[in-house]
Amino acid sequence: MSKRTEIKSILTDFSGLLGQEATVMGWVRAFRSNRFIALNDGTCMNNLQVVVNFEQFDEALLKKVSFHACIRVVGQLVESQGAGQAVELIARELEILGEANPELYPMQPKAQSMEFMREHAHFRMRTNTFSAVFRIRHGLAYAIHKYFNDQGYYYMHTPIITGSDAEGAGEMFRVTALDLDKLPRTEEGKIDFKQDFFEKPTNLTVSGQLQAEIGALALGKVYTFGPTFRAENSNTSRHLAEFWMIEPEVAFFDIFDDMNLAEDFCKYLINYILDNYPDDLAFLDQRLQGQEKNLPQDQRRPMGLTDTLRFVVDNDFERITYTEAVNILRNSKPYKKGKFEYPVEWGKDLQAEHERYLVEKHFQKPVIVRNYPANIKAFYMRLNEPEEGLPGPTVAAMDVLFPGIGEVIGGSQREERHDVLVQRMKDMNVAEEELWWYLELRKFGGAPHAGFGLGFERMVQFITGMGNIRDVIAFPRTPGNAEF
RNA sequence: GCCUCAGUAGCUCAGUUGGUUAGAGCGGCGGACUGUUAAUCCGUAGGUCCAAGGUUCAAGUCCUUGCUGAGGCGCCA
Repeated sequence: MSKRTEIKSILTDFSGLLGQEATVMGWVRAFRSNRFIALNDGTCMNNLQVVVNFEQFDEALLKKVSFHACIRVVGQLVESQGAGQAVELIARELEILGEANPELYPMQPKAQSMEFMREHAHFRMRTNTFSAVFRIRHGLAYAIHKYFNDQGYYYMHTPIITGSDAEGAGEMFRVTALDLDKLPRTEEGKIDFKQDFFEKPTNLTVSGQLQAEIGALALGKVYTFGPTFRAENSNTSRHLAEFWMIEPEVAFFDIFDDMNLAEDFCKYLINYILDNYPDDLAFLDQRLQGQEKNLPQDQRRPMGLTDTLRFVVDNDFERITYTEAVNILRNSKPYKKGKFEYPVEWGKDLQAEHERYLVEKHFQKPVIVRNYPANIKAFYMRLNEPEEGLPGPTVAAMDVLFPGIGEVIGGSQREERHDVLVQRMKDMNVAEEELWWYLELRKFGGAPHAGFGLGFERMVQFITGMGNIRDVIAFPRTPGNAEF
């Protein structure tokens, strides 16, 4: 199996390889004219054309060169006579590494629905669309680490299993080693978690933020990048029960530093993909255009995928306060015509339709909304100084809203004042005794600090233009689905 | 959790006001083809119309329930 040449290296620079012999291995994308094999080995978007003189090969062997069969070819690299490619491989030796009986293999060389692909997640990565998505997903993960490392941040691993259920970000998955058929009971008849593995109830984490704050107040600048779990019964194209989240947390940052970081980070990530994955992006761009041809004009994207990404990195994100957002919405046409389903009222959270209006209609670019009413936000967000003319107190929270997918980042300056935090926890019924350590961070060497959470899959969704979040993670976990 | 829509060949879909033997394209299979780019051309097989009840002389088509999927909403990242 040695001496394999990767197709990417042949296609990117073949000048020194012409006339030489090469061994390639990959999966058949097409076998045309009993003569031309389009071979893809996953290293890049494009295929290598393998030319077969069929008289030289056994007919039974060539029969097995079917869609997505895996083959090994040895031959000579030459300039192509055809128009579609510059270089091609003239086969001298051909070996079937893995057959794919076309009578039984579910994938077909044609457009198949996203739903069908999802049910065949073990094969869908072999398609153009999904291989492009997952190459970009990798690139994005790498860019995240590169960005933070280059800026002096430390990567921190926060626990997956958490003993606190006070993180306040949603329903949690219980983790237990107890025998569910024979649950031990206390005298009062409740489940006796003293007999469980950790001797207390535990769950899968919904956020690493609270622990990341520990890191920020010691190492200064930290970030987490790991899986998170929400047991919400969410059935939408932008929610998963298991997803990956990036959470930077920085000491001495206020809400404005936090927004600057969020904007710079988003732009860096998008630029990285524009610079390093042009072929994959171009394919996804074309794919989207093909899809939108059948849509009525008003449902199409205003720009192609690549143009959208360039537009986002070339323009400043709009920054407004929650109060300004409410005013804009109340003066908007859809509001005056009664088109909004939900009320726009200071103190009520902005709904998806409101965010969409701000991002897609009013500003037509990413928007950062800050200073939300305190009563609709989490306990750890820093209480702002009272403002003249506002109906209630606000917190230093910010959301970054992107076109199409809505909230991609949610963050805040954290409440560093011990007494204020204790009062907020009391008001919002957060158990102080469980978060004793979180409170002690404010008692001993506390500091102003801020951070945010970025939904990894939502960013992949935005950059690849995929409509459903289940198609940017290899094995999506959603209500009623944990196959693969 | 709520609302809406859908489920017909391997895949993507059509199927009229309920009416004889359920169709197409692609894919498969058989054949032709030495410069193809989702190759092309000829031929061919392939159906528990999601499931269970019901209405009717007659149900793919109408009704009820269930299952599965999608879109939207809520929750959020």
